[in-house]
Amino acid sequence: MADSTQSKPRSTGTGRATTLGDVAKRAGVSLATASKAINGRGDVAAATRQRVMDAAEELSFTPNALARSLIAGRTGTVGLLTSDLEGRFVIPILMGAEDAFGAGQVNVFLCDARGDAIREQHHIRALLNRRVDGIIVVGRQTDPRPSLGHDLPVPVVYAYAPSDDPTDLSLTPDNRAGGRMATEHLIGLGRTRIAHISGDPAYAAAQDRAVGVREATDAAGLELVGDVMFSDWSEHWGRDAASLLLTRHPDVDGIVCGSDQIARGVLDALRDAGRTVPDDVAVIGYDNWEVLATNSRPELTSVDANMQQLGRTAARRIFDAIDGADIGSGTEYLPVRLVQRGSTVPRR
Amino acid sequence: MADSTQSKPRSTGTGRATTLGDVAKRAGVSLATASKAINGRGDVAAATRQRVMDAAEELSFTPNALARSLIAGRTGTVGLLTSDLEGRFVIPILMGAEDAFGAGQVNVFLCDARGDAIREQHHIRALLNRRVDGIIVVGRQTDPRPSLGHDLPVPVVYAYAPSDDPTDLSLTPDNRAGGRMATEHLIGLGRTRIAHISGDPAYAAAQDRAVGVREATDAAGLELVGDVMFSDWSEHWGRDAASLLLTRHPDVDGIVCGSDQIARGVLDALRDAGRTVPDDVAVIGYDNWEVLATNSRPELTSVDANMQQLGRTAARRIFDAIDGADIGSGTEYLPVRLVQRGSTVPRR
DNA sequence: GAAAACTCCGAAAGCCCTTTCGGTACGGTA
DNA sequence: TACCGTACCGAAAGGGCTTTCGGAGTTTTC
Repeated sequence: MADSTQSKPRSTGTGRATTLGDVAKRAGVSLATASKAINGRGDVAAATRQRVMDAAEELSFTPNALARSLIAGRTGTVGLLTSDLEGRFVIPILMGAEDAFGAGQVNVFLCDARGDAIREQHHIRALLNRRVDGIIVVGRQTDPRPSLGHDLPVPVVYAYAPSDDPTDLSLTPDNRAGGRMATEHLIGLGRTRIAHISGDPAYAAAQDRAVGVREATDAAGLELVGDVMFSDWSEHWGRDAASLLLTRHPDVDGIVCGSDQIARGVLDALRDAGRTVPDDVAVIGYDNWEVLATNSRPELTSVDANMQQLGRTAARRIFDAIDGADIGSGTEYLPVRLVQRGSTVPRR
Repeated sequence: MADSTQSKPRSTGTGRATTLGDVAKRAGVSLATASKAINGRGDVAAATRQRVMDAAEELSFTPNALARSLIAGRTGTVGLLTSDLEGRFVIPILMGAEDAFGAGQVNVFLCDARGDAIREQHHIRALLNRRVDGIIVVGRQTDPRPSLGHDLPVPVVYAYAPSDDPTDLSLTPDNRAGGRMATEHLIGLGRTRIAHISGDPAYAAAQDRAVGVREATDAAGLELVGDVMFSDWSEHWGRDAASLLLTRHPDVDGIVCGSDQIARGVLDALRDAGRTVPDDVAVIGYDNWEVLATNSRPELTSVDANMQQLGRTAARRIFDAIDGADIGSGTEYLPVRLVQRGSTVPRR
């Protein structure tokens, strides 16, 4: 309330922000002392420090992070470069990155390249201009994507979609373990006639999950019912595949699906065919996409890729790298977890 | 490749970034000239400019946006503060904001407050410290949310969820027009026995859409079939409501749903009851949530809230406000659009 | 009582850039 | 030849902050 010499228009509160200088003057100390007091550094008498803090409070001083970063050489920001239009993967990763250090410590520039290489280049430039401390690249599938190269001045981590350059660091969910885990879950429930319906076989995710499924059946001495059924990731395919499966192998009692969408289709087809889930046939999805998994009847057990954890790890790696640690290279497979719901229960 | 006097560890390419000074030296001009050359300002001979540009290129110089912003007093960044965990609304809004000015002109800090007021405060502080030019607040429903207040030094726009303070500027989709549009669409297809199944009646969105639906039926001289059915936004409710509806009013030939999730449930129930869509009963959803709308059988006609447009408008408003324009106040209702798919076709 | 050891504070340099304003060199005009 | 206008360039200030280093004042030590 003590601003008498206002000059700029204050339509949207755009009266020059209070600077550290204002605070120092009001507290009757020098700029240097004010800085030290506020940052708890250097030798400042307790009384003086308090005086500065009070002054800052009264003027509602907010330190200019730009000036600070300019000196420090780091900004406490990371760029999140994505093409995941749905935001299904990128939002949890963002939350993880925000959480990696306390709230408000790290801020994230989210850029959506929309699958366009030109736009991606634009965004990278902009991020570097803004001196982000690192970049996390998020793909929309777990297939390798082109590397950004090594001539960037900041550490880069590839999340979800690994880089096609093995000397980059990539963090990706362990699809193989996910397939295995899902299948073991069904086996643990006493199912023995297990089939696997998945999506587009051109996707690494589809192949990796299928490998996991086979590993589990092999380990249990079981034979997979029919071949793995690949086509695409849609509910439509889930329905068609399930119908086909029931015709050929009516004795199936467990279905591992490559995605929640497929699982939704499978549930539909099973109900149309008069089969009950989970008693007659147990069904398990993949991705744990809440809106799909919790709205089906019954609700869908699914494998969750722990994206938030992945984001946290990615952010940690970036700041470790800045602090001089070697960022590492190659693809790291992060653990997934199973979320049990109504579509799988022990055999009675 | 011409960096011989490196000192810092270069593990992650963290060799001191080249500054404008480096470029100037290499081009044999002063700092001032280099700056003017690169920014195309002031009087610089064409040859000199070229020399500077070449030097910048060779050193792969990236201007430090921090220093630039420090001088300019604006950063070209906006904060997007959300609690939309799904990212369903916030991602399109982000894309719109990015697009408002060319690619890479404006960057967006996305912060997820997760519905937590404390975290929200943290994020606001952090955004202000980073000197964002403005803040866009995105709610996850169209009910009014608490205002951030007017003591912020930057313009604020509320998107999707309006502010509860009428002196703030809020941009929200026109739910009433959406309800009307959906209903008019069905009427235009020759349907006359139209019902409306919606979600939680405590939501402004549910009430507003219902008003629109009634407006349309009234205007056409039709009576809505039964009362508007409110409960919650789930598929489960969609199924239950549709069953009930078919029992009470078997002659229904068009259903306007309050959300795509509800519509999915309705489609399910209709199929279970042996009714065909769209011939027998036409169904229309709301939100145009792709994964739901395009995977149903038949695919779902739905009302799209034009989030991207909303984001673009919000960003424009913020920068207009910075340029001295009055940001305005009150709630603006933005137009929605209808996306037609297989669940609605003209009566044969 | 003088020297030594602290404690606390401030002047000034510097982070990287933009912008103002004055200066130099050149060609043209009287 | 003296003068002026033009084209181009550079020195320096400044934006908000942190950090170093020395200085002033106070207390302890011998």
